[in-house]
Amino acid sequence: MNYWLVKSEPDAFSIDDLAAMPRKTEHWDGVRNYQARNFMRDGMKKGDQVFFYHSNCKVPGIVGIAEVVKEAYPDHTAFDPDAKYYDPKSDPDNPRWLMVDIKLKRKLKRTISLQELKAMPGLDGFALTRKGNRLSVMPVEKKHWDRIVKAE
DNA sequence: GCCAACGTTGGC
DNA sequence: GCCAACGTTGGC
Repeated sequence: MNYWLVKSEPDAFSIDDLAAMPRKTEHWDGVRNYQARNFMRDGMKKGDQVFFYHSNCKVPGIVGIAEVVKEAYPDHTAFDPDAKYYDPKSDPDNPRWLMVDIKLKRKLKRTISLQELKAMPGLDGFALTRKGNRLSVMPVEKKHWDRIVKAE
C-alpha cells in the first residue's frame, strides 16, 4: 500500500465538503500538473491512504485521511469549455488529464499545521515541507505517514 | 496583497 | 534547445 498527500483550498473544496458528499466520495479533478498527474496515473492504487491538506488558508495543514477508491481515469472537466480547468489541448480520444476518486475515512481530531510539520522531528525529506514545493499530489513515505499520524 | 518559487509557453 | 516572459501556487 502507498501513501499520498493531496492539497485543496478549503474555500474551493474543504474536508467538510468531502464529508458532505454522497458516500463521502469525490473525484479529484482539476489536476493540471504533469508530475502530479503521473503520481495519480502510475502510483495511486485502490486502497492507498491519502492525507487531505488545506492550503492557502489561515492555518494550512493536514486535516483528514482519505482513501483511493477509484484509480486514474480521464478528467472530463478538461473537455468542458465552461469548466474552470478547461484545457482545449486535452483530446477526448487521448485525454491529457486524469483524476482518481477519494473517499473520506476520517477527519483528524485536530489540524496538524504546516508550522508543526516543519518543526516535527523524523520528517527529513518530506516533500511537503521542502522549499518551493507546489505539487498538489505527492507521495508520502510510510515512516513519515506513521510519524505524522502518531502526532495527532 | 505581496512575492518567491516554479512550471509552461513561444520566439528565435 | 535555450531562455525570457508570463501565469500560478501558496505561505506569510
